[in-house]
Amino acid sequence: MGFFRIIKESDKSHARLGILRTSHGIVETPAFVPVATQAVFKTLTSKQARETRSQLAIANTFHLHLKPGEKTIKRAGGLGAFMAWPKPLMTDSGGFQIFSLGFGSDFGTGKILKGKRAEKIGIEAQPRRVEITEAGAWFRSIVDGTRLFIGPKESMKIQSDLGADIIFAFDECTSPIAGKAYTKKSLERSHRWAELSLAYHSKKQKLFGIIQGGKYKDLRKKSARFIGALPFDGFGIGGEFGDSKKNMMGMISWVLNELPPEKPRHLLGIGHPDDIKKIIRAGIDLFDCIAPTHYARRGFAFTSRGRLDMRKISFLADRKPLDSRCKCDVCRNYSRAYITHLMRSGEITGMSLLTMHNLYYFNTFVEEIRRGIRAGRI
RNA sequence: GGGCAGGUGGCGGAGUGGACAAUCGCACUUGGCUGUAAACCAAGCGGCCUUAGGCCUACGGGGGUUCGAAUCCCUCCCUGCCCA
Repeated sequence: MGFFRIIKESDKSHARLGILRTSHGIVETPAFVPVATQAVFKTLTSKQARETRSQLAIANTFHLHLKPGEKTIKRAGGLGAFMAWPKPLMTDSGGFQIFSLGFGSDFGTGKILKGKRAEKIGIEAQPRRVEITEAGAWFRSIVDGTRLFIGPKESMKIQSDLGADIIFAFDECTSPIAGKAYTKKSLERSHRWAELSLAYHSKKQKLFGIIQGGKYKDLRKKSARFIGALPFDGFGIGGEFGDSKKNMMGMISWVLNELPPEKPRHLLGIGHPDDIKKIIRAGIDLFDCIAPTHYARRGFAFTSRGRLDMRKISFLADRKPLDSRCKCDVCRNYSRAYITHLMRSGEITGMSLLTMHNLYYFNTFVEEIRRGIRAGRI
């Protein structure tokens, strides 16, 4: 039995139905991957997280290296034992933090711009608080300010100690305001890091290489060909997606057309409800996104009728469940009024209930899409 | 009845003659968030005018001093503590 098996390819789209096998169980793809950066589904117990129909989760190398340190987790029996999560796990490599703590923080941007920006990152630019070198990146610890270095070698060692089933190559996620010269230089460096990640890889875990290249078609295709030709177990599609969601699907297609079809493809950090069906139809097998957990703590519920801001005072009079079509424990037992009361009172249980519902909503939304692919509708 | 302290925007609480429509915090309203430095961040928050800006009403009530008062004086009302 191989690591990844494609069960069905849609004839209506590029969507695929697959099964990912790990020593901690299988994952039915396409699958949503909840984010558990600090080895926790924020505000939930692992038992509650399992009840959200989550199949796996992705934790973060950078943050767990800082706190509590990979040795602590290794001594605890690995990430899964440490966090009492018996299902499959992934770890991100720490490469995203080059961006999020670097140019992302400097210019206040995410991976997708809301509109045009005047600033442009030139070929020699360096972020204020991260120093990027050929060997890796020097960070300033967000915990105590000390300098620390993570490169492909360090990332592979840390991820080996953390012990997730699937790990990612060390890369630099580029900014949506990076110029082409910068993006090309960074891409070539990330390619060298990809080769080094393979070289330092212990082989006990599945390793995914990451495609970069930003918004530039030639760079994206070049990256997909280069990374796609290396002996990775799967691929992550990373980086920025320009200044409009309209262009994102095109960028994803450039890459997917170049990748070996038999290996799993993970779209890194993308997956608002509006995106999910489109990216699956494009041929994405796995994707992670902070939206359900992060927005839950801000008071938002994702529902079949859109995103609701549960902090709005009008919901105090609303005795309906968050989503009348949802079968989750939260929707079966609690009213919008109660959840709004909890959020407006600063009670953490409000966040927990919204996190549980949102994860259940995302997971069942994707389950429904899998059924659609199986039935030939998608 | 006497003594002391105090009454400022929805709340708490600064300010004690001009830089005050009034520091700051909370609450509230709106906006942002896509491999999580994120239970966070930003803006607004007396009324009116479309903005720069301007006008009006305001620091318990009333009266006064002053070019000018939330700030000084008089008086009344109210609150808290202490003494009878």
